[in-house]
Amino acid sequence: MESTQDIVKKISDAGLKITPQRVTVLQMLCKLKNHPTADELFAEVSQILPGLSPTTIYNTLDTFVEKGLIKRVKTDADVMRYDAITDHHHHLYCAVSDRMEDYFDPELDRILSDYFNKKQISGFSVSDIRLQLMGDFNENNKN
Amino acid sequence: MESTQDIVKKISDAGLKITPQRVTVLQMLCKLKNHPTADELFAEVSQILPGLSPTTIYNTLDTFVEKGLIKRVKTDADVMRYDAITDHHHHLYCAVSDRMEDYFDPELDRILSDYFNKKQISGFSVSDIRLQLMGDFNENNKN
DNA sequence: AAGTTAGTTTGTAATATTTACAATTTAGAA
DNA sequence: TTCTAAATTGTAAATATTACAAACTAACTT
Ligand SMILES: [Mn+2]
Ligand SMILES: [Mn+2]
Ligand SMILES: [Zn+2]
Ligand SMILES: [Zn+2]
Repeated sequence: MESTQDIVKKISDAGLKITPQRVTVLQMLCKLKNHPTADELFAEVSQILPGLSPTTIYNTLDTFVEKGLIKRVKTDADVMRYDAITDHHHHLYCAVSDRMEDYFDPELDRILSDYFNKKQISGFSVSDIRLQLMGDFNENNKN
Repeated sequence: MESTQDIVKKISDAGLKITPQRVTVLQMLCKLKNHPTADELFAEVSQILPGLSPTTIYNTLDTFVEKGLIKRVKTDADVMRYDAITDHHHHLYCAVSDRMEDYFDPELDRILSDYFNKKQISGFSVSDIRLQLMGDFNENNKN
């Protein structure tokens, strides 16, 4: 889906130098849909680039977040996770399995932005509305 | 607002022993509206109970979460925060100041639960809808 | 009221995650 | 090809949290 060309262009457009580490990290983050942690990314990218330093993972992710190429996401658990999808979206999250999936819903977004256009919150101006839908992935109902 | 009697009853009803540490932690968490971290709680509660161990803060908070007396909340920053309000509510959050405030809105909740009653998400059953309203507290507009 | 004990707290050490920093390497401009 | 700012690496430090065993205590029993 996301070609190496696109990846390279994204990094380049952000004014960053193209390095194997950066390309591979971003590529891996695009491929993994599970909102991985720095540690998970380190494990995956290490297989492609042996000798990779954990520091590079943290540096790279921070830089990408700073440049808006990726986003941080958090769950109820303790570790930071990362998301290659920067377009506005929400998350389905199961606290038991700590599994998190993307949820896109333009109709819902319309309803919410209409609502908050009418209803002003005193002392606070809303710039982004993020939903976390808590629940269960029906991993049983697999007949 | 929240009397010591109430605090004690809450802890007791959860099947836990009443200790000065637990009473003071829960009392402090009720008083502080800023969704404090374990560290902030340790600092505050230490003033009342000198000799308090950080471990006790972590133990106590974990126990309270387990028993449903308090909730964990997360921001985009790295540290876990805690919330004495267990009733359903949402959060206003400013990423710049890392400030987080409670937001109650039954009308919105109605709209959302109506929406998700109609619109089923395949493979996922929603049990709780949490909004994080990103934005700015208008800390300038103080004339 | 004293005795008993399971539950709680404490202190220390370990783990996990993340950051700081200086030396080395490298991408990409000149 | 040369040069340099930027990036990566390795190590050590900081931060946040957890594990664990000894000491203590709330509250039940007598
Ligand atoms: Mn941390
Ligand atoms: Mn941690
Ligand atoms: Zn996502
Ligand atoms: Zn809250």
